[in-house]
Amino acid sequence: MTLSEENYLKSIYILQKGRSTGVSTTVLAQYLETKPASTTEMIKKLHEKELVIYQPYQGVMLNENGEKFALHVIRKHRLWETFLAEKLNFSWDEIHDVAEQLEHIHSEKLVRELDRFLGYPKQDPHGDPIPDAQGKMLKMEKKRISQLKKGDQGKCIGVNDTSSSFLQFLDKQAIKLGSAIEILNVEDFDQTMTVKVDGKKLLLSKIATENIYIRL
Amino acid sequence: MTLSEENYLKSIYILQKGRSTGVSTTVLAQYLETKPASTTEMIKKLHEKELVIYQPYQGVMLNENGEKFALHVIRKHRLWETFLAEKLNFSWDEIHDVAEQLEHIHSEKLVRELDRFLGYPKQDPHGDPIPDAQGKMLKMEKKRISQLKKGDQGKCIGVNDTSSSFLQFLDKQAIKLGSAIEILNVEDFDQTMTVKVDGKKLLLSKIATENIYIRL
DNA sequence: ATTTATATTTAGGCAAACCTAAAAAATATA
DNA sequence: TATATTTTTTAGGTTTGCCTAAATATAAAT
Repeated sequence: MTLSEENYLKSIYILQKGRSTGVSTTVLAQYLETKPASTTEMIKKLHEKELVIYQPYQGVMLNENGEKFALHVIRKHRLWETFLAEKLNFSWDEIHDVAEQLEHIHSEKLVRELDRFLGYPKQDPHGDPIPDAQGKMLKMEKKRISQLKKGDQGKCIGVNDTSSSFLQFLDKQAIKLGSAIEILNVEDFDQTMTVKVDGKKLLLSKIATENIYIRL
Repeated sequence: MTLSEENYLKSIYILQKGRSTGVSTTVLAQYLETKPASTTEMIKKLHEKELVIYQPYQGVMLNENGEKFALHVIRKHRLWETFLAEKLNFSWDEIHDVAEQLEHIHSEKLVRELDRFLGYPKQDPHGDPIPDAQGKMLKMEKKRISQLKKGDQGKCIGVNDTSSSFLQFLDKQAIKLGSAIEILNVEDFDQTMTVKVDGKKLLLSKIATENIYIRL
């Protein structure tokens, strides 16, 4: 399994999550920052290796086998993220690029021992669940801040957008995993919310509140 | 800097160590398990990038710039080796393959933080010195067991051969970093040595004694 | 000093993963 | 339904790093 193949499988998994329909060539190409023509090529290769379900013009889906590989890559990615955040003082926005490289290291022992070393964590620093060696993971009861109403309270358990600009914004606002959240007010006009985060009052735009996950 | 370029620079550094002459194409090719033709190609590329000194048929040497990069890769390799051995329970022979992959991860922050996390180690689990961020490292007073004579005593501080068969052999004999070594006898005929290792009497062949480093 | 052997380089190809441009299929619109 | 637009695929190229086979340079042996 090459680095590129792993990236395609992982991306298909992420883009497909929740949807019943296949992932389109163009969407996949955009996500991977390549061109549709390159994507078609790789999809055909993955199809020949029996890792995806594919019919020309119909998009692509992982089959059972492909999902197994995708989940393994995601497991490694999230374990490394945890390592970087907990042991190496990486901030939310610095984690991603490095984990993107580390997820492609091949060694079963490494993954097993890293998991043990970290104390078998169930979720990564973004609040996403970490698949176990069998690919099983918790699904979490989570809501976006934007779904809450005045007076609701909860804990920050993750983010949706993982772009570095958003993660830097969160760092700047001192919003982090575990932060206590309380909704003080929702502006009718533009859904801007006034929120208490670890005791500090903040104003969050709609786009921000849609990208932060909370457990009540 | 590509993964291949990094591997060539590192290998030239290691093969050149101690020698004043350049490293020959064939030797480099063997070390990297490629063909001489491929090696010539890469040497030319590194020469164009001004990382090595090269004239056709005269072998290759690192210039100052190339050495800087080589030492950086070696620094990363040895820090990761230390991490694998100390934190993840890797045995001597399991370390190498994984460190070989990890050394190519690109992130200055990662290296810096890993170094701190490990407590700024000065040598790796094989007893080799770890270059600092400036490429400086301790050089150690070390001798091969084969250079010692009856009655000499010392501590095991490293190995020369890092092939997995040799490292497995050492694990089996319970010879490890820090083991107390005492020479009990040297056989005139074939230089086979009787050695006390941490109190246990062992027989070591010439080829074994040549590949274990000792500090008196 | 030739010849022979070995080491190195050159020439021409191959696979992976990308690209652009053009063709074909699917979808949307008039 | 016919046409226009968008999406997807195909065709043909590029780069990196590898290969084999052949040519050339260097070193060793007679």
